Amino acid sequence: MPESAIRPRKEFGKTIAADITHRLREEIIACGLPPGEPLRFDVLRERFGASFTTLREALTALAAEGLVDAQEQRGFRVASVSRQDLVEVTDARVLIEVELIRRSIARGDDDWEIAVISTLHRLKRIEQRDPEHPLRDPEWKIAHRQFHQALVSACGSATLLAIRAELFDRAERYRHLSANFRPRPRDKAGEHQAIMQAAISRNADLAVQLIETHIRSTADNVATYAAHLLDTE
Amino acid sequence: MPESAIRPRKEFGKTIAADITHRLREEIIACGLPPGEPLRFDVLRERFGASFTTLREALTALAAEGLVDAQEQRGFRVASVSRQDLVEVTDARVLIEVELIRRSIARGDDDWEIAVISTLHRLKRIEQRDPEHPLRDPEWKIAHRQFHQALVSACGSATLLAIRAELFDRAERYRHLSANFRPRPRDKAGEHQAIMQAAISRNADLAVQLIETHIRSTADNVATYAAHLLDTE
DNA sequence: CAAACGCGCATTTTCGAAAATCATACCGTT
DNA sequence: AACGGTATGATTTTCGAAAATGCGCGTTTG
Repeated sequence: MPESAIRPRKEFGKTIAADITHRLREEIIACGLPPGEPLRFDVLRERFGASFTTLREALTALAAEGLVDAQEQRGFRVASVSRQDLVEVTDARVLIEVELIRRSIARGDDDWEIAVISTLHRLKRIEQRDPEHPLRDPEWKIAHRQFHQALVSACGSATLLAIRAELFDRAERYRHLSANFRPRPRDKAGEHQAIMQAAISRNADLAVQLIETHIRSTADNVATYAAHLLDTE
Repeated sequence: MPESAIRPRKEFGKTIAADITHRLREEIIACGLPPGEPLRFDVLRERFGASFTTLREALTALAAEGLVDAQEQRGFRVASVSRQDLVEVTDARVLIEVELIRRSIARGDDDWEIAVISTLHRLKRIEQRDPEHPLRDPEWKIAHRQFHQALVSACGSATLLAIRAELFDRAERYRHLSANFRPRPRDKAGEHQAIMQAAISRNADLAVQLIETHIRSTADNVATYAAHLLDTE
């Protein structure tokens, strides 16, 4: 197997451009590239080992997702953050996620229930293993994302799922923004458990109410602990 | 003025890539490039007069908007159409547009009212001038888009407006798809007038109901008259 | 005869150099 | 000293050639 020996440069997707898009997205969400940071081609070229054009393609895709700002003839920069944007993302998430939860509860079959239960189980196991600073654990982030994805996966609309995924990414960036200043993570395990139970027992109204609270309280937390980062823009 | 003499290649935006993106988008929406059509670089290169890389950037952006399908290592093609996709786009539009109309009615000021009234006025004048086949008239298309844009423009969320714009484009492509087979356009002028009046008089429930009917009946029309194009995919 | 392999062509994808554009500092004039 | 214009350097944007990849066809093999 020569691939593993030669150390392939592409780890996600088949094309280098798709791989770079993925890696850049992760870095921006994790605030490794902070909001407002200029994305100069020289720097990116060195860091990601790709050419101008390939990087340009990746940045264009991320600009369409709202994670990068494209200023024509003056390059790209990481999308800036603001209280207004946080409110918009939060409201849009509530609007869409509430609808998708209702549809999934109405349409979900056995496989859906299994997916919800098993992704929550994995999330809880990871939380037990290392209960502090979950956002710094890549495995927790993936498991957390997959649980919320599973909840809405039976909605039947790929279109709305794609929109939801974009908004989830933008919200996760705000969570990372405040993670370094938040004294202790609040008890999300209980919230996730309650959401799962409401969904599985097909109690749509309760599930919707719990999800909305979950999203809004997380956003409130960000607004509180990242206040100094949101007002100076 | 040398620019007008030399005939500038960029007509929209400052960069060639943004210009090509805009022109490609228009052609795809108008079905000048039919659904499923492979987008080979040789052909596009000749038609748009740009290089591989610039075209690639434009196609990547349109793929993020859902108007182009990117198949890694196997090129791009115009996004295919289907009954399922039409239903998804329609449902998503209703969900979002209804919310934005409510917010605009709640928040709209004098400028908003003026924008709604004046864009409708222009739309009606264009319809009087040439009452048949409105979709073939570029001016009607622009005026129609601007009226619907004005209705929701006071919602206060750039995030949701961007999502709405993407869905509007995807829906407009379906309208073009059926335009050639629809015997006669139904009376949209009356619907637009009623929506305007409900919005201006701040009757949110009525406006929401009219908008939903407007969107769904248009989609039903497409599903009927473009049925042969939707089932053979 | 069917299936699998390898070769060659068509097409996409990537690259770095060259052109275009923007930002800044410098200079001369008022 | 303030202002306008211009040269210069830094950066982005565009280009076409070169490399990589997929696809179809013909050949071989079981």
